Amino acid sequence: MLDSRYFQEGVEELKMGLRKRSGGDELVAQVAQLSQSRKELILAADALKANRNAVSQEIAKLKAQAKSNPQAAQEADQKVLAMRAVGEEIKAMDEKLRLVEEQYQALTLRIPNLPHSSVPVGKSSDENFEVRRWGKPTELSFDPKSHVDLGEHLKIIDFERAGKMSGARFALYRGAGARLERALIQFMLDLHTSEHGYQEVIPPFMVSRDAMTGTGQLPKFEEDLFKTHVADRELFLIPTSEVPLTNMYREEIIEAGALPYYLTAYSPCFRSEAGSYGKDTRGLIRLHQFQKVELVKIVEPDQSYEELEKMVQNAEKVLQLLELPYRVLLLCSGDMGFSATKTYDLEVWLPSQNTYREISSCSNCEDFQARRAQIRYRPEPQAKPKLAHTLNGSGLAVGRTFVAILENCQDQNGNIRIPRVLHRYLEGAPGFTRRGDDLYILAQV
RNA sequence: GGAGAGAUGGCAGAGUGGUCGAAUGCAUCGGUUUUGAAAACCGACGUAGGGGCAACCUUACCGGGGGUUCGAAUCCCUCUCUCUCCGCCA
Repeated sequence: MLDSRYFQEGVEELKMGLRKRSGGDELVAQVAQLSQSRKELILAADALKANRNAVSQEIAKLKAQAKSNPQAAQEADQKVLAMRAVGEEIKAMDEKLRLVEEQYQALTLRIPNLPHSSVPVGKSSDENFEVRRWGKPTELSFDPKSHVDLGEHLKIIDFERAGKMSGARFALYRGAGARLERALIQFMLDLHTSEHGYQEVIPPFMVSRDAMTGTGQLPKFEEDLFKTHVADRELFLIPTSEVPLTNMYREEIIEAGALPYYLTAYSPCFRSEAGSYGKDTRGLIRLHQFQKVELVKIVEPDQSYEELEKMVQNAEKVLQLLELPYRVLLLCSGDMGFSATKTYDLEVWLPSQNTYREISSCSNCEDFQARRAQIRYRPEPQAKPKLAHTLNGSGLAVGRTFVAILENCQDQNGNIRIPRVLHRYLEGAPGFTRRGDDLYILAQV
């Protein structure tokens, strides 16, 4: 949610900003008008209420005198009658106001964040800006296999059985595959907690509508989420642990000097992938459930862009240690997510696709989520609370990292060399190979 | 799953229909006093919306929502959460 001043004096500025994304002049005009009628209604209703409050006091006094003064009793009765009419008027006015506020809320919650001035203006991913590359695209002397072929060959991923119980877009990791996924999770969490200063969290994986609204997934993107009812209670499966991590501090005032907060969590992530039919239908790239290690920062406003750069570096470090080639993109205005003012994507090299694919997305949301979720801090001990800035980033998407390792570290026999940093999480095993018909083991490559 | 109790300002804790936005204590901040500190004393001390250049005025808020009433922290309905006891359970 944006500062309400945009809907009063900042209408032109707001339109300019939103045009960099996908437009929204009409929406802005509507909101500006609602903002105006809202003010007018408040003014009128408040005047009526002030009058009622004053007269009610008089009635109280008159009633106190009524025993000894019959005239006072009569006067009180008259005033009660008059106020009954005023009460009706107030009720009608409040109802009008309620409708206006409802619409106003509904619309403002659907307005995305404004791009930062450093963000290139563009319509689609074609206009993203490549900031840097690390490593060289892996060159293999043979025709690289896809992770799907490798995974099935090694019997470490089983799409068929996953489909049997859950349908398309689900995966089942087994044996060394499950072990590698777990090793990656642990490696990432260890790195971010011991080297980068993040606090590890295990959050709920289901959250309320309010929490989803706080980080901006709702109300606009409900169709992208899985919703459940537990004991008649509405809950959403998290599409990323950004949601619970950021909402940890909703409706809180963080004491002076406590920021910044760095949080990290591993979680499964659930996405309906509505509208993505036909894209990445095979493999681990696009699933209804995937694993991710998330990074979230809650910081003071003047720090947030600096903190974004650091967060990107924290995510990059994972790829560097895994020796996976990648590039960093600065997303253009049209390709950014709803809540972000600025986003960097990390893309890892995938030999079978001969291209870079997204493996992390790091965004500054400035005070957009903080305003929705009311996350505030005190700049100084006695000072008035201010909205904090929130950032989030993947550190990294675990399934896609798994894919990148299989594809970049394969040999011509379909064996996988395990990056050095993971050895300690895999009992020292340097690689995967297949032995026998139904087995997979950790072994020498 | 069953039975019961509760939710009031940063905290503790009064208040059961009318000058209650809310006593009192603690904490916090300013001041007086003191060589300094403590103590004592005096004063200040919520949030949000609207109006106004401003002083200031006004509205709303006693877990959330709804209702009764001229008037609700107080009465009624409902939801959520917390606690205690019993049962079940990883």
